[in-house]
Amino acid sequence: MALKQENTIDLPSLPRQRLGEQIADVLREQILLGQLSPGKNIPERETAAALGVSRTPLREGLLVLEAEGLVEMSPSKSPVVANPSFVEVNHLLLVQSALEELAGECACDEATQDEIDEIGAMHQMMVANVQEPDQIKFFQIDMAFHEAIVASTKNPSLIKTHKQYHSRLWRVRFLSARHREARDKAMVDHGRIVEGLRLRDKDQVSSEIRIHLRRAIENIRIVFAEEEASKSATD
Amino acid sequence: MALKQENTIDLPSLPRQRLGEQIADVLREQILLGQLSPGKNIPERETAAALGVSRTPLREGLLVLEAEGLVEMSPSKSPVVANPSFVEVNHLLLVQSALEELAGECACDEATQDEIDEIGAMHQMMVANVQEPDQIKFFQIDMAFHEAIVASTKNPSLIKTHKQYHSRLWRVRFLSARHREARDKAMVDHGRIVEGLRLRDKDQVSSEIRIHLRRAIENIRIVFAEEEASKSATD
DNA sequence: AAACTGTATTTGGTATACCAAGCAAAAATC
DNA sequence: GATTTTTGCTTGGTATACCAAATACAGTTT
Repeated sequence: MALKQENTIDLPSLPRQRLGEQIADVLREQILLGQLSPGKNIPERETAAALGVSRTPLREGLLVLEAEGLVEMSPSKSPVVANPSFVEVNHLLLVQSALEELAGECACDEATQDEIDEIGAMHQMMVANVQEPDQIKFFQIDMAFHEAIVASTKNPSLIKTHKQYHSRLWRVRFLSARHREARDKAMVDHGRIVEGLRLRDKDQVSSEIRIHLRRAIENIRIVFAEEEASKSATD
Repeated sequence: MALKQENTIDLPSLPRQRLGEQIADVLREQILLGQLSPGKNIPERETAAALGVSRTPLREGLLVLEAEGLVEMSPSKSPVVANPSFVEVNHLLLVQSALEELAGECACDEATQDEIDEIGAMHQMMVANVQEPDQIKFFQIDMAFHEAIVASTKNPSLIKTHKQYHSRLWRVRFLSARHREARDKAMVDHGRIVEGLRLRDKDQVSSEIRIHLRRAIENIRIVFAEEEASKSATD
């Protein structure tokens, strides 16, 4: 495990991040990438050993992830990767939508022209990749698009809270992004959002973002329905 | 310190909450009540000894509060109670407003009639106490009013996130609630919000909440200006 | 054969001991 | 006398050792 970064000669004392934070980052990435699948146990001793750290900082990392809602901990039970139900995801997406609507409005005031151009460029890149079989790439740009809008508000609290919801929704949104139809509709939504940003029209941006995320809820409903169907098929 | 609860004979094994959580609750309350004032250091060893616990769970509690934004921790420095600037508070309130606007909309769908009546009763109680010299009581009902609206949505994520922003804004909102004029205006806003809830009119509720919280920002601007003035007067 | 109980193992929770880095104060040198 | 360096004390960060509770398995008893 390469958590302990080498101190280079040039930077004898680098601004050490807490080990627990680094661990949280590693585990978060593994969860988002699905290497740690929802419902899976994360035994403390075993995981700590695998990462080459002791239980204390591992625990700190797990607590961070618990606060983010990615991991659930209960007494005398191994921490477990969260596996939200549809209604939970629905709740999360409603909040996410409210956050992004606010972000869209603030962006109209706060975003620089460069930032808006950058967001527009992301949109163009997605359009170019909409029929790309490599879904991961498409999806990552999609997420970056939303993040960029939020980042342009320069509101640290909003950015942080949005990021947390982003993490919790990552997997399910990834699953729903596999549907071609959903991607096509998303492109239309994104186009309108970019247009609104260019015009710095708060109402348009915010209402289009709402439409976009409400649509995402419907896509996710389908994903859950499919999963349910395939589950009962194997019974 | 009474953190270790006595096991009664009737309840030999009660559902123990993590010690760190309890510590976070204690410290949070002390911070909100101002017993731990903003900017104050919270040395780990000393505080742990004062609470009669060891550093590990105290640290866990501090990490919770750090995640909530109530405490700031940096390497080789004592944790310190957060002391947000006006622009930070402004950022926080914008998010809080978006969350409560969403809550208002959802409440129109999800709140039971009883819950709306209860919220209306809180409002009446505030109106009755608006000229009460005991500001603490008035303020607590004010906070409970907003919490009740959010709670009626039955959206756990929304409730949790809102609560965190609530904590971070507690002190400054308490300070701004001291102004009589602000309280009068708040009563008018609240009345319209309750009216909207009774009609289950999403647009009215959400827009009135927005007006109410945007007004709060202005009140807080005044508080910061006064503080700044009194500070330069003592120079 | 089934059910219940007891024991052993595994889990997370907590305390403590150790380590490294930072800051401040004091002493020494220029 | 002022400045710089060194040392020690205080801080948080990490590892480890210990404890209590829960669970699973096995043995015994009905």
